[in-house]
Amino acid sequence: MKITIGDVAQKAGVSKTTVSRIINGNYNNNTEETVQKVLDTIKELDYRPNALAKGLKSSRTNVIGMVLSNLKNPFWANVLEGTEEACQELGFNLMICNSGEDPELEEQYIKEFQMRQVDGIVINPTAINTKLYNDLVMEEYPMVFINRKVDGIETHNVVVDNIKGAFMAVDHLLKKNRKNVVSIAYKNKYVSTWRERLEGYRAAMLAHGYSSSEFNILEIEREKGNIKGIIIDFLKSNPSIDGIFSTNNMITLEIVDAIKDLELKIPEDIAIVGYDETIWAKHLDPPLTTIKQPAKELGKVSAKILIETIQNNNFDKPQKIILQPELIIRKSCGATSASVVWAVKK
Amino acid sequence: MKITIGDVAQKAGVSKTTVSRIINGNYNNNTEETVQKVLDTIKELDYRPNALAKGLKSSRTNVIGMVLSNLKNPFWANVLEGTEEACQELGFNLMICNSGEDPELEEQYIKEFQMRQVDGIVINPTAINTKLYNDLVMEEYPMVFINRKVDGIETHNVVVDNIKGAFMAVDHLLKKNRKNVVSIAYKNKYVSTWRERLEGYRAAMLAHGYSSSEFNILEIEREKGNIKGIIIDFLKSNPSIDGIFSTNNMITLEIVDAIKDLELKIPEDIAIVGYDETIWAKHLDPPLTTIKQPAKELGKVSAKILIETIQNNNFDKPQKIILQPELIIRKSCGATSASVVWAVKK
DNA sequence: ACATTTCTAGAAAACGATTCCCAATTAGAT
DNA sequence: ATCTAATTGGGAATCGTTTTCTAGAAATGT
Repeated sequence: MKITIGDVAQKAGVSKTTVSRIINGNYNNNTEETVQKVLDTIKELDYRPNALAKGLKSSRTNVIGMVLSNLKNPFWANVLEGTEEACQELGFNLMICNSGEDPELEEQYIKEFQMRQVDGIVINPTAINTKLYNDLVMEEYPMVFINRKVDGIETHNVVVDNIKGAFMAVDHLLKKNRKNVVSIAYKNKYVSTWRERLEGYRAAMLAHGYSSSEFNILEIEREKGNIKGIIIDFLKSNPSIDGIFSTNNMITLEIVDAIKDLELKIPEDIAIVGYDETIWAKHLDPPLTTIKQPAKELGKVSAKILIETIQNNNFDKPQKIILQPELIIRKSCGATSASVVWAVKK
Repeated sequence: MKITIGDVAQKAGVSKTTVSRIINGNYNNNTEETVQKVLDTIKELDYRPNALAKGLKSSRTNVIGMVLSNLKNPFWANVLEGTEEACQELGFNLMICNSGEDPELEEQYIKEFQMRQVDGIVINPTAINTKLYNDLVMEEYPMVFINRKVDGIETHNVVVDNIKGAFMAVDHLLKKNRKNVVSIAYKNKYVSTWRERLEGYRAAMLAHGYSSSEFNILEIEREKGNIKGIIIDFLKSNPSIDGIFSTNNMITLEIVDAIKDLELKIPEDIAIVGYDETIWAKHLDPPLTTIKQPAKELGKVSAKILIETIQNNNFDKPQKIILQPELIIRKSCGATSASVVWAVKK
């Protein structure tokens, strides 16, 4: 049989009120003696409060929800890890779901979260459901958009500077004397990350004296299965390409394979910079130069901001946090290895 | 202001009872007309039931909890994806947490889940908290152990056949004429997966006529930072090694690097089979032969069994499900590529 | 026409906490 | 010794559902 607060009260010979107060740390209202008695009884009966009842009455659950779009991508696994860690530290629990970029599913999930009285939501938004987002802002539902911006929605937003990340990548390629740099990306006009990475590409090209007519961008539709094939075809018809900025870690692997299939050499024939520092980047052949995003921190910061909003109810100032990417230089752009540098110096 | 079932009842001119019945699909008890009226009112007011209240009263939440130990490992991200998918299909929501192999954290999380009246739990058990596990079995708390077995705990268990997986890996190496095969693993005596993979190694060795004195196993302690260094040292002092069975995908990457640092060639000098088919396995140089575990299915099946238990309350027969691993042959064991095979045939 | 059965739908009591408000006891002041 | 103020703890309402029990209406049988 489940033990309730009533059982504790009875056994300790006090009222439910008293027990409740003591559980919630309201010691100043009771004698030392009462507190001790109640605490002992709780331990004795191994009483555990029913979070549902508590939530129902207090309308706070200490649970946050997270809507992700692609669990499979290690980037998101890292983000999730950060969010989980923050929750743990701050005494919250985490519900997650996977929208798979489907706006309908996203909406359904968000509504489910709300029905469960989740205290707030971290969303990697599909960016399509603007009406839904606006409704949430209107009703002051604590919410953080993670990794993506959505125009016109005034809510907390934690992102990585994608323009800068892309700029660094392309700038690095151009400094390594590459003359024909292409940017390869998934096609998705709704999502700010893609837009910004292309913008960074353009900015870097312009900064190096290229004109916009010289921009070269390959956009791949996710649905089209054979990504490697598309890349091979592209490279065949653009034989002058000597540098690739890949905006997505899954695509990067296909690019590397495509280049090998064409029996070209990295970096001698084509240099590559990939987006996202993955577990495997430094183990590829050659090790991959990447733009590292602080994925775990992204998740952690988002959760912290959300929870702070929940606890302080401050909706006056939506926070816009921009984390900084980092260029990890490896051989895929022609970097010499550490030992060689040393030898040369010597 | 929040809309409750009472508001709907009032507006529709019926009682809360009626509304509740209709929400829960009890149409046969009401006239067509009443049903329609209530349904319309629900839509009109955009009424959304409070899951907390519902859960409190009915003591079913339609939420399951999942305790993972390492979100960062892509294997688990895939498992999680499967679990999430099953939840979605079956109308459940998912709470997750990350024990990080810490038994105390595991216990704390499981208790939190229970306080939240989660309907059941999927656990990747640290395997240390036997008392806790037993308590859960005793109180018939729906539970599934995933990926690991724990001796003496009578509960649902979904695993992959690790003995077989390891056997296939080592058998493959030996058939490729490797004479000195070592198994490299993390040291963890509590966890069935490690034990079984070593058992599979031994079985394969025995099957190929080796005696137990010829077994060669390198166990690495997770805490010791420099894994690559340990492997290099090991390979230096065991120069006859010509085949490696790596029981963990993170270690595999270090092994590959170690071998390259030693300027040895894969597979000519040392052949490798790795555990877990990761995104990057086929993109390594050379592409890696692996044992593929049906990770997503593992997660999915676990959730399904759990939810079925919840819905049917059948604790009589704990299910033991063993999924099958698969050998994915690539060049790291000396497999010729498909095209070469074709050329030779020709 | 009246008795009996079947439908339909409502009143009210849970579920297990929190919390407002009030009563009783004690302490302090005069 | 009496009155007021402060402390301590309890009664009961409440959160938003579900569900049992029951009553009235309608339908059926005689």
